[in-house]
Amino acid sequence: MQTKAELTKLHILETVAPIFNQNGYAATSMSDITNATGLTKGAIYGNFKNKEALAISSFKFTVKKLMTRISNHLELSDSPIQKLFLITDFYRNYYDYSKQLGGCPVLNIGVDANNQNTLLLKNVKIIIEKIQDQVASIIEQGIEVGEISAEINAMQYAKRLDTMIQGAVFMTYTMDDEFYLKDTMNQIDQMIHNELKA
Amino acid sequence: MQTKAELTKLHILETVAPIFNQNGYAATSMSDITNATGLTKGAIYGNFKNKEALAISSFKFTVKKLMTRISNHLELSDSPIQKLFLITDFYRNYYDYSKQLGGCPVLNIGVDANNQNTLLLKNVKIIIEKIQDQVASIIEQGIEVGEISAEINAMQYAKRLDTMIQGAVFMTYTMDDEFYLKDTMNQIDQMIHNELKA
DNA sequence: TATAAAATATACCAATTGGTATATTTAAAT
DNA sequence: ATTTAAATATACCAATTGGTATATTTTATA
Repeated sequence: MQTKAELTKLHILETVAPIFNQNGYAATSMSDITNATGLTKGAIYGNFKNKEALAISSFKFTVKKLMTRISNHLELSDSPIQKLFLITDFYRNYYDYSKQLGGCPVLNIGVDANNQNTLLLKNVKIIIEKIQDQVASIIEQGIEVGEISAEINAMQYAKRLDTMIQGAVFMTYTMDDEFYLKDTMNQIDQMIHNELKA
Repeated sequence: MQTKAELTKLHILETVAPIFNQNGYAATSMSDITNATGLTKGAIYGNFKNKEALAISSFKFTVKKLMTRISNHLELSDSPIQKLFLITDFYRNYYDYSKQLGGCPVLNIGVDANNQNTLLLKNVKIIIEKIQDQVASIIEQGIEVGEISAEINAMQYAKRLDTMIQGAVFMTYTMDDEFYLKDTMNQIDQMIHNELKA
């Protein structure tokens, strides 16, 4: 069973992570945090060294949730090329889902932390690399299995897909219009059909 | 000739715009502003109603500079399809150029203002629409002149290009790696050749 | 050059910032 | 049930926040 402190830590992260994600680091104050959690500074600073450490834990907490959800979704098929279609399938509904998280953590914290918080930015970079490695790995498996053309540079293609997805997420949020996500996913599906398929 | 006040206003915007762009609204304090400009609060508040008004003026100032530069670059050719290639040409060097502006204003302020500053966000939306209208207009002219296939939906395609560009800008900044911008521009050039050309 | 007006500087405000030392409460182990 | 340790609350800190009223300086006009 979890100790009381562990439950408190979880409660803090569950409450605070979306706030940091939505507002950004500087725009989130410690009183925002105590108000939202219903806890006092004693409880917060007892569980986290300082504001920055809490922000980093919050980012990791949100990303873990997100990555788990994607991973589960990708298990719906064993075929590499079908897994790629499952990725676009996932992001077609990403606007509604990520709103619960306070927005896309990679986009929000990536922009927010740039030239502001080195440690936080470092964590974003690591996550982006991890995501791209996973997509590249799927493509490589597709090549091995013969589903995907051997001409394809897996890592380059993974970066391309990631770039397009992040662009679509940014546009959908900024314009408050799901067209961008939907259309970009259609575009990627076409790319998979026309460029990737063996 | 410009009055002293107009010069001061210009000096404030020139100095402050990149700071707001780089740090974001909340992370930029009035003392950051007075320190950077060498002016006092009296001068700042005498020229701008409040912090928000200054942030909005700063955004507009940066965007105007950026848009003028793009427009000038596009005048290097009269051919619509060549103008599209000039757009990718421009963004190939966008990392170095936009750093002088404190980053990409559309990306930075778009993310920063989301769910934070309604007025600022509204201004970002207007600029994005303006950019897309201009690209769509170029494509339409290409169709009229017979350079671009009449099958193309100009507005949809303009949005696609914009989405890809913004994604590449985000990735290049977050990963501090120009590969994303360069590769995306190559990809767009290929699209122009393969999908757009009549 | 004197005067009016515009522009800028100074001094101040209450409220809030992130953080800490200590007091109190709560939970775990004997 | 008592003790001990862990967790949380309270009260406080100096520094900074955005903003304002007023004083001073600078500019333009006559």
